[in-house]
Amino acid sequence: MEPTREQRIWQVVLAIPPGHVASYGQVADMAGLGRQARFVGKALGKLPAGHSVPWFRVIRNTGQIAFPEGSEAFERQRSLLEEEGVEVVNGRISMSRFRWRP
DNA sequence: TACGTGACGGCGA
DNA sequence: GTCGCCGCCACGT
Repeated sequence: MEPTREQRIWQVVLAIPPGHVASYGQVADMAGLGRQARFVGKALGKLPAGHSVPWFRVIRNTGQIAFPEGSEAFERQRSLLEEEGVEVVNGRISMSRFRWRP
């Protein structure tokens, strides 16, 4: 049974170490999807309940959280990141400091 | 089958 | 470092 694209995406996200973040494009590339960064977002939206995938470590290439600032999802992601020591300022993260480099 | 959409990225200014 | 425009392609309707 070959892993689906979504399964590979989740596998890559699971490999992101705590305290670091990766961009959608980075995950897409590492999952062998090329430039399909958009598909990564969709795949994360399809995560089944009870999963252990650290979806909150995936953000935009610009360092911004992909949700509208102030939304519930935004606050959830921000608090999860800060718990790991990732500094979020104005809904933004310094990519040069926290970007995951395998 | 065809069209619109989207948790996005790269590039130039 | 920022901002705007266009490209990308799988998926739902």
